[in-house]
Amino acid sequence: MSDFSSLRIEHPPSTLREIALEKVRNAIIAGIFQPGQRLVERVLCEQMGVSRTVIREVIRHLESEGLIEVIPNQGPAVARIDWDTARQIYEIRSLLESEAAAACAQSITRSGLEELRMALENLETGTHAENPAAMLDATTAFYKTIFTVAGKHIAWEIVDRLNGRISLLRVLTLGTGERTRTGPKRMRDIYDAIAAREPHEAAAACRKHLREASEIARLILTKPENGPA
Amino acid sequence: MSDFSSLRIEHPPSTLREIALEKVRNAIIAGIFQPGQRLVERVLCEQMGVSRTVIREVIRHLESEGLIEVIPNQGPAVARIDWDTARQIYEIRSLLESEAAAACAQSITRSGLEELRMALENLETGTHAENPAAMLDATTAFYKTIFTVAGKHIAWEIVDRLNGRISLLRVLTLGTGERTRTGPKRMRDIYDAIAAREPHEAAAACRKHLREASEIARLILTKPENGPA
DNA sequence: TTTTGTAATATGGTATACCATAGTATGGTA
DNA sequence: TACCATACTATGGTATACCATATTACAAAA
Repeated sequence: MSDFSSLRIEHPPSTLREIALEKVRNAIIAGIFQPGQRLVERVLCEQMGVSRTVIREVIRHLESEGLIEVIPNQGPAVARIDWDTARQIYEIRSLLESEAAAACAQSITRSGLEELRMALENLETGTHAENPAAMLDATTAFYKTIFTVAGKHIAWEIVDRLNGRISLLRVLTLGTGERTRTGPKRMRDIYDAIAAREPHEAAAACRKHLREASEIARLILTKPENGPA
Repeated sequence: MSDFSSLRIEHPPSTLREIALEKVRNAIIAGIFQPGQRLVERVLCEQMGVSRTVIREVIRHLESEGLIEVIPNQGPAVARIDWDTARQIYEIRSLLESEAAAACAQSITRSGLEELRMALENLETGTHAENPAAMLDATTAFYKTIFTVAGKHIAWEIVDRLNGRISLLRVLTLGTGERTRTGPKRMRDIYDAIAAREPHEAAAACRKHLREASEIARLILTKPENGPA
């Protein structure tokens, strides 16, 4: 059998619904729509130039993702996040990411390692350029590569979704000076452990990274009663 | 401040959408709609007596949950599950459930233990009565209690959702004689370890339970090329 | 001035209508 | 008989219209 994989036609978001889904999700993750903010359907329709049918389906999807919460008798709003929730999310990520990093360290190939290195470089470039969007993309690509190499796409779906909810914190971190500076450093540690094919080291580096991130979130969420944001 | 919590009005599924969501989800989990089966919107509308608007929003929600997959240029269908996916799901559940059981064993109270014992009894009653629905409910209640006591509601949401996808296997297990008989036995092991406040034992019992369940799934999914169901 | 009742408005819930297209059937021609 | 073109049909994508209700604004009465 010949290899037709190169003929595969990508499936870019083609329907209005898929386009709108991406836009609204990105707007929430980027903090353009802030946690707690009401998302009035007709307003979104006008902003995006689509019908309520489309917007409502998008809302249902994001509700199921946990980025939107629907308040009974009131309607949809951007989800809020409190410390208890954030703590649990970091804990779950720590379990899944450390496991994936360990598996990745055992099975990574030369080309996978190259992919990982590129993501890391993009991250470091973005960090120097103070480009938050590029940093986010590079971080996502880095972890996605780890999970893909480890053959754990289900776990990646979960982590990716959890990351969306964690991003609801970002708008708060901008207000404070608490930005994490150590992130890229820790990710290089993870990379080095994987490159050295040291599963135990890789897992430990993941856990350390997330423990630090979690600590920063705790400071933000418990101090000035940012609580339910 | 007085305690008005007893005045709280429960929020039963009130909108047609919420009712339809429950019904369709249950129908998929119960195997009434089989994996791979097309879910034609207008047919569902007629069956449930609601409009397409409602059905489409339900489909979006269940799509995001992974119970429905939408085939481009064709439409929605009940999701199929293959061994690779099932394997990953069992692996993730093993991580999360063992962690929760350990935490539960450390912090459980007398009333929590009582709740757990009742779920276990319901499970054993349902097993003797050959009542699959009751067994499923009791199993869900058992694990939900464990996660709740451990203070891990986010992890519970994830496990609950993964269980929905695993239930896509059930329709296959009915065909074979491979039903698990050891399930209730293993859950009693978990209960005993928690009651004895032995975190390590509880986690080990969880892992053993899931390793067995995973093995049964492997036999079903890899043998007669039930593959993508 | 405060309170209460009523009218107006904002907003989500639901149904329906219309459109585009992929798949299918049908018929005609080589 | 085989193949191709055309018409038809099934089905998802999108927009719009209407309804019910919660909230708000306002006015009148105590």
